[in-house]
Amino acid sequence: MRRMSDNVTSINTDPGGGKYAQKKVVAIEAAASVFARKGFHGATTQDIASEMGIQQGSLYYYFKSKEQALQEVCEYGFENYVRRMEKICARNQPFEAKILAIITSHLSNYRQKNNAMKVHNDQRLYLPKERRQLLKELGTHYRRQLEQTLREGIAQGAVRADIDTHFVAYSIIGICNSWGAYLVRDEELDLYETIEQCADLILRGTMTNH
Amino acid sequence: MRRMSDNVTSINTDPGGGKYAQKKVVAIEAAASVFARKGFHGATTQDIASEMGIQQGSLYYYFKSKEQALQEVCEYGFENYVRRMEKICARNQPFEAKILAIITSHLSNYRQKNNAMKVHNDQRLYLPKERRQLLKELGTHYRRQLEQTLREGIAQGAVRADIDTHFVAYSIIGICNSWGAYLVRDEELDLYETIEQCADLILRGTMTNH
DNA sequence: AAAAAAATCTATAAATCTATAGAATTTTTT
DNA sequence: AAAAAATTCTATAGATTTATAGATTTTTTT
Repeated sequence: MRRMSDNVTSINTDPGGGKYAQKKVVAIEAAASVFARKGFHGATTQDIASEMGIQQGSLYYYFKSKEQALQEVCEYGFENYVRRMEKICARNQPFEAKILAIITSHLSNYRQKNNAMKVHNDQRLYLPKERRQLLKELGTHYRRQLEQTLREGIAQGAVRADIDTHFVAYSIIGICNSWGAYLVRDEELDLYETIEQCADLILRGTMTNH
Repeated sequence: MRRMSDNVTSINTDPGGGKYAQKKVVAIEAAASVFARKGFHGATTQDIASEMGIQQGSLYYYFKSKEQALQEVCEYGFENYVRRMEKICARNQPFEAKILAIITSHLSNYRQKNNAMKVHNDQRLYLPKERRQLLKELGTHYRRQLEQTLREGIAQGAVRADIDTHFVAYSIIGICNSWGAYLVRDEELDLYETIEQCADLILRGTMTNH
């Protein structure tokens, strides 16, 4: 009768390994798949339950509400991505290598957790603000690290000193997200070629040098 | 009893000027505003009707269905944009000027028809394929023209001969769309500064020249 | 093997939403 | 001013959807 998801007072917190935690991940991924395909409002709890092979009512054993399912999908998709950024930025590497690593991380994350990432990008604004706090913090943190990397690049002399780091950071995120969406939509698209092309454009632009 | 929207056999085709056509535009813009805010599935016909100041049932005088409303919003948002591209590409100008014009057109269109453009980008995939045909053609046409512009740039010696025009075209569209979304979300954001920054990144990249 | 806990199922209340029909009102035409 | 056409309104059928309650089955613990 009591559910594992009412974990507030529970002694068995069931981290990672437990059966509940395992199937919860299945639930999140099912929700991610359906939300990615149909959008938050277009998806029904029936769709998600079917994807998991359970009955509609049973889904509420894993999520308190459809909205909470969206929140958890978004956080699931985004956390890993931000954690990888941390690691890359901590490394002591020249600018060019870092940017390449950042783009690689960003785009390969789409291939791995494609649905949840896509849902985070396309659907998170349907969450009420309260539910978006963590996501917002993570996003800001991510962008700040990218800006810092650009500033380091300028200090190293690798990056033009006249760029607006804030703007360029947003642009890099924008390019990666738009290619990420293509990577999700088109399985054929080669990940590594996409990475190279993105990096090349961001680093060198389109014009010939004089 | 018969409606102007059943125009198939009607003699009065009511182009542009007529009262029906005028209020139809109001209806499309109301739908665009609501779809942009709540998403296609999250929006109700009641929301759209309220936005226009009419009753929910009356909305069906202007749209056969909610889905058709989405289709018309998308086409409304996209057509102007493609038409401007035509003109820019027809001009005889150096590459750099054309790219600047393309970016300007793309981004300023967001500021003018912001909601409909946003809906086209975010919601059009919720339309069944049949309803997306025109949009797809327009989109392909747009991208082809951008690719052609890039090829001309290479021929002129302004653009690096080793870029992948197809890829770069997609990237430019991606950057513009992601900045377009910001322009819609944040009224404060300066249009012309955004244009310059976009163009600078696309043309010159981030790295110092050697 | 009995008891307890966890997981799933069934059934349904309550709310919401699209689309239609036909009446009522306003505008235009004759 | 009467008739016709256009526009809007009201009311509602019918379908769908979320979330809950309590029963049932499966798994784990004692």
